[in-house]
Amino acid sequence: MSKKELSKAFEPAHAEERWYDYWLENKYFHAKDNSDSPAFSIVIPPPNVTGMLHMGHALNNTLQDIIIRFKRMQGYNTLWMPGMDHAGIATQNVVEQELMKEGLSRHDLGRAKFIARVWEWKEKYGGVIINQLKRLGCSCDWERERFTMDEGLSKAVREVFVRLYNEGMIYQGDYIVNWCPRCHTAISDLEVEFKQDASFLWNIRYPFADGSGDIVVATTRPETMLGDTAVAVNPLDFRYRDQVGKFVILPLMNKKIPVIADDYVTMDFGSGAVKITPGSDPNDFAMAQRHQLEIISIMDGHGIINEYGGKYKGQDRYEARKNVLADLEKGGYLVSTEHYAHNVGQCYRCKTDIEPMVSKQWFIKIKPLAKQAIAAVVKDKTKIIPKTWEATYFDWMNNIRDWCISRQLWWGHRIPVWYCDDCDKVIVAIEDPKECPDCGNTSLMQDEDVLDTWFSSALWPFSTLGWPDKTESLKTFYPTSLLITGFDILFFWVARMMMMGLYVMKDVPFRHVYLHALVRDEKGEKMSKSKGNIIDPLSMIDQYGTDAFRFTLAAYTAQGRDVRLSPERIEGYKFFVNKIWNASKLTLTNLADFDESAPVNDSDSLPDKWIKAKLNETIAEVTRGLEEYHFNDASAAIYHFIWHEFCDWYLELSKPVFYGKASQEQRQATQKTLHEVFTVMLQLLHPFMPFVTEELWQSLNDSDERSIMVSKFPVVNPAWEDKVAEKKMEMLMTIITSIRNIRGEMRVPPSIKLKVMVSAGDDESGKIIDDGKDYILNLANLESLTVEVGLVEPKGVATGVIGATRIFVPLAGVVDITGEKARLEKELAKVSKDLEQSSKKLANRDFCAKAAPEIIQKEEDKLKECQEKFNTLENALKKLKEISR
RNA sequence: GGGCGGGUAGCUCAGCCGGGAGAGCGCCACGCUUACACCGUGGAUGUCACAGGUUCGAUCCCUGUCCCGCCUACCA
Repeated sequence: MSKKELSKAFEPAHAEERWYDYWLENKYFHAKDNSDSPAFSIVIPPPNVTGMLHMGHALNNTLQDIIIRFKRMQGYNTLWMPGMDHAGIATQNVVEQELMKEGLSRHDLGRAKFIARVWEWKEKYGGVIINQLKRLGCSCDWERERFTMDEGLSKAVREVFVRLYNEGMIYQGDYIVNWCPRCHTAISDLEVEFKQDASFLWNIRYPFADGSGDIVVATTRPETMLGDTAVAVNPLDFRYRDQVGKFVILPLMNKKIPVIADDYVTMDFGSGAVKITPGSDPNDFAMAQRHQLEIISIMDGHGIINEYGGKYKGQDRYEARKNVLADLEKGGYLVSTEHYAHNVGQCYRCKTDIEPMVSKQWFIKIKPLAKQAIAAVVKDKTKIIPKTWEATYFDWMNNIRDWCISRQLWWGHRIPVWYCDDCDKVIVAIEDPKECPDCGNTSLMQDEDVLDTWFSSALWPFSTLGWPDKTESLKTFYPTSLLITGFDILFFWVARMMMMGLYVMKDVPFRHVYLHALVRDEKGEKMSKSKGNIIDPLSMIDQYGTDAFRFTLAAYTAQGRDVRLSPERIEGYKFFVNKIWNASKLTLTNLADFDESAPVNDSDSLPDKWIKAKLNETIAEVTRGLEEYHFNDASAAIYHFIWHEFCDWYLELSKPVFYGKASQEQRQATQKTLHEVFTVMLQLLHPFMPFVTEELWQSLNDSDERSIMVSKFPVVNPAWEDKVAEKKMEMLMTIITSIRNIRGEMRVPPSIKLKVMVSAGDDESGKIIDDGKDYILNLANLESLTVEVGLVEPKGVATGVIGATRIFVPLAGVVDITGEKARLEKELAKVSKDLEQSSKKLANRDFCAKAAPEIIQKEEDKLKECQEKFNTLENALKKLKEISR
């Protein structure tokens, strides 16, 4: 059996395409509806159909793929359910902009034609991101790909709407909502972003109707005064006690409005009196309901003053502000203008200032749903990781307000409500009704509005599995095992899935929720187009390869921390891929004549036993890291093993076996170890670096080994545990390092091979060192090594101390002794510091009386060791001085 | 206003249950030794934000202060 020879360097682009196609052809991503294996499922956070892969997606999907590949290798029947979101406002905007170039608006086309146009757009340009996810290596079950607007999911949406409606959980009414004058639709509270704005606070005088003076109110939005229907003061405010119940004249509108008392009003803000505009402010609206005030909307959907705004009719809201202020000033009503910073709500999508407006909308009564969703997390039916997010989740759920689900858009799930033209009957139905069930009239009008995109997203964990049909998929994969998403959509999406899952399926949508942080640039700033600090994932993949890119993301994903990314960091992990590649070249060369099927005894060589023990620890660490979503720990463990144990030591230690005079038997035994360790190493790495590991796996193995991705994930092998080998190896390694240190510090050129003497503390360690003589000779570049127990220090040597072991390097003819003197003095200084600390501690009576016995013992051992080391070094230094004199 | 997270080596960060401060990158020195210069070997580097407290002992626990992020909120 011959292994393939590897090219000089790994070629990511080539391997990525080749192996991804191979996996697809073999349907390795496909999950079975029926299987004897336990199920493990994740639904993808559906990207917008208009979306392009950005760093957030890259991180999110890399983490999902790591877990999915890990679980798949562990033998689970693994489903990663992919799909996309129809993104109501975003998609409608895109298509409207396209129309605009043709000089058309959606109204020119009409609703049906416009929607057809959106679908056309979707077929042509939508879903670019799906192919980008494939370049990331995502092992989604693409055969199951879903779209929130497809037939099945639309059916689910209707079903849930009707159910909620019939159970009294959905209602319609005139309420004040967040209105975007540009998108021309209501949006939910969550979709409003508050931005601080340096503006003004204007103080305006409202005269009493009876001519008895006036009352001053403050406002940041003077134009809304046109719709004022009251002035409010706090009931406890003695200054205004007599004024409550009186009327003031609303300036410019010349209208009588009452002074009312409500404890919402803060007494010590401004004058303690506030103007009330129920049509333009949510708080004022609430107050109007408490006091049965008149509610006047002075603006239309575009933010233009309407007929209720008197002579300002037709003016846009900002223009009206200017004019109102000018007129107030002219009329002597403007008392003062102060600089004032306050928060202005903006539309998350287009950044237009939100206009709170009263309109007829659909709402979900959310409290009962939230109650269940809270309970599920309290009872640990769903675990939120990291746990700190639970508090945020609870806080939001406890203070939740009814969800406005209607949107005045065309692209989306149209609300399944019809109105009879004749009898005004309201029909709410899953199937489009043909006639009015009351009067039989066939002229029915469907509600014009569509549902919030998040409504359909909230059903994603079960709608994608076929609900409302009772499918096998649903039975097998719901509740899903895990959701991985960014914390920024905890409320938007996670919370709503929790509520809907519990309401519809009577069970949580997922067992675990892992929330990851944001990807920022290396300075910690949020990436944005305007800042120009965007790092494009695809260009990173092109430059450094998918494997390096993915590994970087995993390595920087520590819980509760943002990921700070820069191309240099990705490059660093490209070097790691290169290191793996080169180590593999050597490995494959050394295995060229290895026959896996031939019976070979396990190697009893120290390095072989040691590397297997270390590998065992690495298996445990990687597994634990992934199981607990400590991606940084898992990736660090495999990185450290490969580079600093396998490459730095094991490959070097085993070179003599392959190049030297080892017996055929030893050679084969070492090959067996090398093959095993290398295989397991690739498997551990595979979830992080799918492509290079597959390439190497295929080069290593016989053709009947189908793919690393369906191989069994390594488990700790008790037979590999070997504390003794670890101890012994550690001893040899410190001796080698110590000699190298002397070489390095003394500037001994590599061409000079040293003769070294070692004094062992006792027979046992003497034997270990003597057994490991060849390793030391090779790795420390020595000509000879003599080992004796209790050797007396010779003259003219450099000295190294490791516990009871002394290392003597004769300096004659190699270097002068001044260097060694300096080196010893440095060492001595270090030891004395430790020595002082330690003896001080032990001299402390309280310490000896109160500290744990094992701690005291440890401290005593340390003191003794330091003492000995100190003596040895001091002695060595004295001898050197004698010579140099 | 409320809440959360963070301030540890030049940079980015790890340090679980208190008991001698770590990694990666960067830096310095030497080296093209037959896998790898995308490398090897060695080295340097810290008032663990500040001030108190608890303790025999604090980077870790408690209190306060100062910075920096983020989330959330109806003070006009």
